Amino acid sequence: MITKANTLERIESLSMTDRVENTLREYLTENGFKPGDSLPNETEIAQQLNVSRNVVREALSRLRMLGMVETKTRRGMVMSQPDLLAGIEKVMNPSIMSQGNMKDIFELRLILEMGIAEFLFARKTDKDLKELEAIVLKQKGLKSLTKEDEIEFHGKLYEMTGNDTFKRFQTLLLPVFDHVFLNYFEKGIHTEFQNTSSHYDLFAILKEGTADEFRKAMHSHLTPYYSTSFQK
Amino acid sequence: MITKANTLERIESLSMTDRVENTLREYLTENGFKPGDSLPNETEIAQQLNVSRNVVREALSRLRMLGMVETKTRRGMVMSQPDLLAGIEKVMNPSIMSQGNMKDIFELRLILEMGIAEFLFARKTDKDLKELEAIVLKQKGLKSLTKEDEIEFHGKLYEMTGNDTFKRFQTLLLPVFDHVFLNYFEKGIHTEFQNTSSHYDLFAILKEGTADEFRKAMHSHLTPYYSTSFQK
DNA sequence: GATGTTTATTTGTAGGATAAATGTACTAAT
DNA sequence: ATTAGTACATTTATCCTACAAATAAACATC
Repeated sequence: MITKANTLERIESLSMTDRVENTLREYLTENGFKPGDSLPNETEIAQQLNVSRNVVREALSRLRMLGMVETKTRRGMVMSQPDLLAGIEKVMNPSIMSQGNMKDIFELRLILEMGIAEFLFARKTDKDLKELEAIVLKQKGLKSLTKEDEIEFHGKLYEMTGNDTFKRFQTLLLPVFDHVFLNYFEKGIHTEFQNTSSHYDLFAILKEGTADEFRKAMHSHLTPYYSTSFQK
Repeated sequence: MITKANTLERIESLSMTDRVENTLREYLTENGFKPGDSLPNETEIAQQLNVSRNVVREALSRLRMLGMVETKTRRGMVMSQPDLLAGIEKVMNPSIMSQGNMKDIFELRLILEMGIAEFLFARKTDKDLKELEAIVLKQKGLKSLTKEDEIEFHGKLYEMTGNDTFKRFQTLLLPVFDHVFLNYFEKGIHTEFQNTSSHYDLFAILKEGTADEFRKAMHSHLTPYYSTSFQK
């Protein structure tokens, strides 16, 4: 289909550093570099790519940040296992996030905690349940829950999935929830849904109920925070 | 409790670049920089931090990669909206991922697609359903589904959540699934669960059923790929 | 008023110099 | 022969200077 107004294509004007970064990542993956394998030294890379060592170092600096390479003086650089969440960790900051991203993150939590029900039931152990019980019993005696209490309970759930990336992901998302949580406190909204027995109920279901029940309970436990979440 | 073997505390030996990077990120967030605000120029930063301009540039290079700052010649640098997924995008490469990370990612997909049921039912529109119907009807006539077909169907679901970060996340995860999907094909395992009507069933439920039904159907649609997922 | 031209400023790139770290080879002592 | 000590070579880390490229802003020109 021919449109009347042809849009001009953006001209890619990547900096040298960008190009070297891409080249290096391709080079590493396409040549089957594995963690532990050592890379050519900086001057050699610079010469082969016909750029200054500065440019190479700026690109390498990025790869270091992502955990793709590690450098030791004299030993040179070695490939290493990239850290999946290192990059996202640095920008997961509510004070500079857009409203849109914030909303996306909130929805993500809702989706995740709804989605882990099956995992929890498939993987729960007596030890896990005991530890979780200790948490909810302690909280049952309290008048109201702090955000630390929330973190302790939900954190334990993430932990019980046995998925480390998951567990870490939660700690990344926390600052975002704190940020909004504080708003709720300021507005006094929390009082209407702060329910100290809610965590206990979730625990009880996890111990003797079904995944479906758990999901339902989790849904009503979380949705007050996200009252507008389901609207588009 | 005193342990017999005292562990030595890690000594922080961050490079100058690491420290400048952290300092800059703190500076930007704590001083309430918002997208569009302009930063001091490189030489000024270097002078104030008492480091060379090279170090500052290596740190800035990282922030540029994350989308936190943009630079224009002569105009200097301006804060910009960080890209949440830019960092993860570069390391989401199955050929250099650890088995553990791979497993985590697989489980993540399962959790996500189980968790989006509520969103889909809350946000589905007639337009969405029509488009999804076109996809599944097309696929119903096929003998078997390619990975492109899978992507088309599941991608549309992600799209229907109305969560852009989500949708992009899916495109990031795809290479990982491709990687393993190919293994299945090689082993001939796919034949036992390749079901061309499965997508249609999911669509039908989405159109007239309930979120619970949908989740159950999705569960049985996906678990064959992840037969070992629920074991710890 | 729209369009060239100059200028000043800031980033982009290059290249060299020195410091720091450390594996390796060599030497000396026991 | 093993160990301890020393010198050397290599590579990254940092710093410095210089120049190129781009461009916003001011000015000049038509």
